[in-house]
Amino acid sequence: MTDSTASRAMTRRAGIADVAALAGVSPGTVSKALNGRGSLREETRARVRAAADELGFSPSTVARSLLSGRTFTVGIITTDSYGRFSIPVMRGVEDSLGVGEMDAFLCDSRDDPIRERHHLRKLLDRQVDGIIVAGRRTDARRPLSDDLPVPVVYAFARSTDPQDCSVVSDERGAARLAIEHLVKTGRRRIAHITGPQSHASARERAAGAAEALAEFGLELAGDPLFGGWTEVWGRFAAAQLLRSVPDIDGVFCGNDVVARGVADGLRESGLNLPEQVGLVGTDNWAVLAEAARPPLTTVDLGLEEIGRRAGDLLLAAIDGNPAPGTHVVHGHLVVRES
Amino acid sequence: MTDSTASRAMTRRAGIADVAALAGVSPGTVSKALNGRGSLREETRARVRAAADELGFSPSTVARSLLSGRTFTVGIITTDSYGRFSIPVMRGVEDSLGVGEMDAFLCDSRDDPIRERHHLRKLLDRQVDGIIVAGRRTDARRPLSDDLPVPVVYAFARSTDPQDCSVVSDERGAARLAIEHLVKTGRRRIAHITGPQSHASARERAAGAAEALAEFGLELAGDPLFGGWTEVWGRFAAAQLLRSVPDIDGVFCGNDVVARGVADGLRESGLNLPEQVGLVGTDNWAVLAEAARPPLTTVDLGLEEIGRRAGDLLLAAIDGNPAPGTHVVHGHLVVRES
DNA sequence: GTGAAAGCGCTAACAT
DNA sequence: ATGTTAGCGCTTTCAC
Repeated sequence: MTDSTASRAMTRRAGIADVAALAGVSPGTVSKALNGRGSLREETRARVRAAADELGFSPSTVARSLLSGRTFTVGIITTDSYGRFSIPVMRGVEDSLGVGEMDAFLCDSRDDPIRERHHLRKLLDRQVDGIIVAGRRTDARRPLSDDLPVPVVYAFARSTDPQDCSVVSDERGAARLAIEHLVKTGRRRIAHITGPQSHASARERAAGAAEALAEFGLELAGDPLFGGWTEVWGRFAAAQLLRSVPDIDGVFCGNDVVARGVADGLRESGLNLPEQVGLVGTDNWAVLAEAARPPLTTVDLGLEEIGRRAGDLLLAAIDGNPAPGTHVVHGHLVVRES
Repeated sequence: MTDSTASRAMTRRAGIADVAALAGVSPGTVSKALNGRGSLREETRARVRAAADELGFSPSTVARSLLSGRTFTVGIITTDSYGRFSIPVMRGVEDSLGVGEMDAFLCDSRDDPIRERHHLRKLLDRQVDGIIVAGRRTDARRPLSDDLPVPVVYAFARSTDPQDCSVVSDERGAARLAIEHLVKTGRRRIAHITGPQSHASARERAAGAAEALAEFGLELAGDPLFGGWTEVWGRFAAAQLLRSVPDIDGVFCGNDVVARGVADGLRESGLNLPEQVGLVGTDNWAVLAEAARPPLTTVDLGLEEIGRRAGDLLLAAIDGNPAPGTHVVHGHLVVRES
């Protein structure tokens, strides 16, 4: 009650000087008391703390930054507009940074180099302590700039410069997980349907699938079918596949969208899943995978983990312990019913 | 060439003092020259600009903030982890803020009040100029706090306090657009399948649909079917609907996920879409709507526009022109083939 | 037209 | 144990 009238007029943020005045000490003493530095009588500390509490004081991050040269802030540049992939990555980054009491500036470059330079400039003007670049495709991208005053970590889309610090998913390992699952559930005639050959992820997963099959003494049933990352392509490809390789009993798909199309395509051609054909997707896009018929078994690439690792590596680099090079995060299989 | 060796050693950001030294003027003059203030000889301005360019100087935002009390920074608090809804909203916000040269801090409260308070505190310590709260549901939420030193705008999820500035979608209008489309394409027996009754959006859209139908002298075919926001529910509800109201020729769905399930359910019961039954969804979630069979006609709620409006309103409020109250953004119909 | 000086809010070094 | 001072990088008076 007593302060409801007072707080209604809350105009100015309390500064350290206000606390000093209220506690009857000097600003320097307040600083020491609140930061646990110097040597002060416990009674003084308590008095200062009380005064600070009463005024709702907390120190200005801006002033601190000016003094320390650090802002406890990092920039996240996403190349796409926070899509399917950058979002979990960002959540992971935030997770990691939150622990270090850092905040993140969000910048969306929309795949436009001009915009990217603009954001980079703004971030440097703001003296961010570091930068994370989150891509939406696994294809390597050219580095931000070769001479930056702060550390940079590339997440999901690696930098073309192997010296840069990048965190990527284990594409071939993901394919291996899928193939292993199919083989272990008794499939022998396994086909691969995926996205555009121009995408590194499509090429890598196809190569990984072939490798893994070879280790089981098997080979892919027919050539990998490259197309688009769409359900329409998946349905179309499923029909085509049944024409060219009618005796398949397993399909590994380059992503869940395609897998879902394939599931519908196969089912509507009269095949029972998973009895007659086993199906594994990639991405673990939950809404999609759960609604598929049957619910889709798929490889989770560990995007959040990529984000967390990227955040951790950035924090380490900021603290003077850079870990250059490419760091690989392994995914895991999410078994549903397909 | 000459500077490639120099830049390799780029250690310290150039400060205004460096520029001043190089241009042979005082710091004050540099400031004036670069900001177009004061009265200086054009020759001096040019010399300063040249020096600044050469050193790659740009002023420290931190120092400026300390002086001006403004940070040209806003906080975005999303209650969910940047999901389907907050993402387009955020993109809109960024669009709007970018114009004003503001940057955004991203905070994810994960629907946890504790975490929210924590983020709020951090944002205030950083002296953000304003805050946007982006929700993932249209249900009204309690305000952040009643006595904040900076303006707040609620996006998508309005504040329970009508005095607060909120930007929301026109839920009833969205339903009206859907119904109008169905009626205009000749449907007369129109049913409604939607999400949980506990969600304001489900209730509002159902009410809007009834209203709009009434204006055409029609009424809903059967009661609205409330369930979950899932495809499984959509499929189930479609079958149920055909049992209770076999002669329907149109269905409006509370969102695209449900609509997609309904499309599959109806098609698999032997109905042709859109010939026998017209279908309209809500949300315009492109991946989903485009892959539906047939591609789904749906209402776009204008989420990006909500974000932009929220950004604009926040900027205005920061400039001293607050516009309290609830601002409504109207959606539009995206006609595909259903 | 330009320079010198003060100050934004804080902390670290040095006095007392 | 506490107070005083200087200074982080910039802008803004106010002298000159």
